[in-house]
Amino acid sequence: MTIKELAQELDMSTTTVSRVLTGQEKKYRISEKTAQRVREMASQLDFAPNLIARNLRLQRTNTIGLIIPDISNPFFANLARTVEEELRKRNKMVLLCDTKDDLTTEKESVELLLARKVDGLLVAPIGEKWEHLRKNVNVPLVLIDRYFENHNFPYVTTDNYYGAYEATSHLILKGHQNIACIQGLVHTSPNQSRIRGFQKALEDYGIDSTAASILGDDYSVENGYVSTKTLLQEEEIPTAIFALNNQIALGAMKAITEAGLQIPEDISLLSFDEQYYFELLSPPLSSVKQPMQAIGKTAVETLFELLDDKKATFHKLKPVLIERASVKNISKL
Amino acid sequence: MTIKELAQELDMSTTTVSRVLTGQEKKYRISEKTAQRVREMASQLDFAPNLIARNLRLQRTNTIGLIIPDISNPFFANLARTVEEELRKRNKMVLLCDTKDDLTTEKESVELLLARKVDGLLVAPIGEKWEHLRKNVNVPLVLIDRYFENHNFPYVTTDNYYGAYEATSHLILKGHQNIACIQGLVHTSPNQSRIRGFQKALEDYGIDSTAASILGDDYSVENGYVSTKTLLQEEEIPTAIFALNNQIALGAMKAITEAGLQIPEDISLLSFDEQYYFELLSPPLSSVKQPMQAIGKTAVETLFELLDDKKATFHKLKPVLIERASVKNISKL
DNA sequence: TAGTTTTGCACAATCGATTGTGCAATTTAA
DNA sequence: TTAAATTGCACAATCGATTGTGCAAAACTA
Repeated sequence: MTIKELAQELDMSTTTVSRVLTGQEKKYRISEKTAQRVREMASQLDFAPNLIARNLRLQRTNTIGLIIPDISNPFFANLARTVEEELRKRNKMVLLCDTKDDLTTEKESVELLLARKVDGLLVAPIGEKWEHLRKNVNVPLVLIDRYFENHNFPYVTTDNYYGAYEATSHLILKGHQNIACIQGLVHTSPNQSRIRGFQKALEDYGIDSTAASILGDDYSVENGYVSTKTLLQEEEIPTAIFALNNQIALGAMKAITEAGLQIPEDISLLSFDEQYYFELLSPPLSSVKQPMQAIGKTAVETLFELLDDKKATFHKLKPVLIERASVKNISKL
Repeated sequence: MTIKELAQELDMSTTTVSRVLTGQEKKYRISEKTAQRVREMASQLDFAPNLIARNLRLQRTNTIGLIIPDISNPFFANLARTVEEELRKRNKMVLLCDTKDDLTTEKESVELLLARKVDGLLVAPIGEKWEHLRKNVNVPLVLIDRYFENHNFPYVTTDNYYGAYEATSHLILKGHQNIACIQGLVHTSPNQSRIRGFQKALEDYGIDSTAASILGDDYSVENGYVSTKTLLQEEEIPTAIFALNNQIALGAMKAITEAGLQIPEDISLLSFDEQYYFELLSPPLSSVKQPMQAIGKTAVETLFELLDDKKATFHKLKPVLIERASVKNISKL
């Protein structure tokens, strides 16, 4: 059923039908009687305009591309949900791309989405390169979670520096001096900020930050597991581990448990990136909670500001430390 | 940059350019020399055809609509990931709709996706109604996870009956007679099949299935929590709880812990729907593991069979029981 | 009544690709 | 050398909407 057929059925021009159905009958002086007839027939015949044709004509698709590294990571799944919800409110849809933290896939995704003429892009980039996010990208783009230090892409992210600083301070105040940090993808901005926050806290409390072991290389459970195994084989085992995301924390937990050690009696564990089941783990896991909903919502809002030709904005949202039972107080006081 | 401009640059017709770029130069006898020139210029100018225009002309969008109830549920997040990956291999993209288990949103999503002329639909429906999945739906559709007993939509799902039967048998063999079951959305097929499997197992072992308490009404953590609270207030507390999905299980766990009870000493807990962190919970949670990857992959394969005009197929994939430490053996033997 | 304004709607171009068909130019066959 | 076959490419229609503009008919004004 096309608008043409509908018009024939009504014995009028497609022009008139189109104008009524797009709510422009006033503007083009279509009589109320005619408008009525059109609307009735349209709903009677279940007419829905072909959006492909409309998109071509209007040079606008009401579609946003969402590029994330891993939808099976609950952090991004939650983000995707909020984004979808916010966009739905604004009559836009989401084209989803999961890059698996692979740069080639990310580049390819950008190209595919642009060829499909999305109205805008929301990207949680791998982080190594940014050129492909600029070149030929003629639509608004907002970075989520990760951004680039030296390039002014608008972004929405957690204040990772702050979060890591708070988390590390917390550990230190509980008496920990030998703290290991297991990181995620090294070149991503959240990782770098968290590392800086970690180191700064150590320094501020007079601990030699260069001596602290920082290991690991991606955001996987596997990495948390392997890195922790390594740590546990060192001569001097750290008294606390700071895991830079939820999956690393789980891997760490598994390794510690397998080694027959107890958290927090033998070793403390603190995670960046809260999950709702953390309170049910053994022991309940302390963590830094990112404002996930706010990130998604703000990202969409920021994108819409750009779509409305407003100025780019930049957002670092504060995370919150949630104390549970995985950090032991070993201070001598 | 349009194909027309590219053609002007090359001083030839758009026809020729189009034919070369779509790999039809042989078919239309374009000389290799010309083809070369076209390809070079195209890559030099970073030309990418406008897919909206192509889609309109070809009546095909290489886009699949994925409708799921809750992307923040890791079950569906994992599913989404597999689906995206499989579709990417086949040069298709995913338009994502999260219905929040709301029927109106589901109906709306179907309409929006159809208006966008998706080539096919993958749907995990709410389950109450199915008419909107048939009416005006002129593209292949495959149901995932949930299906309709009395309507022959092709589907891919876990063998929920089998899984629940096995799980319940497991509990019974461990000596449990008073087993409570906390269900999800009552009218969804997985829920119904699981309930049937649960009841059949009870009967087969000579336990009065009508006496077993079945409570709860959706797949949320909240429901697991509230329902368990209710259970724990009964005169005779069940010796085991069978939670029909991962979120319900977490809620149950929380309620049990809060009540000061121990799993499995005071009460056993078994979950349908495995998650990778279950082994790290306190205690490690036994569960029925659904073949999530296989479901996603099979769903995409099934959809492509339909796209190739092959016959609809129906799949029930076997789940596996994973024994951990949340079920106590209380048999008197 | 004639001229002007307003009302109500349709014609045809346009968005950017793809493709059936036709027509020169070149090559081959006779 | 001429006719037939082949090669190489372009014209113009098409997909299904939206929209600037134009033109009758109706309503109003003088």
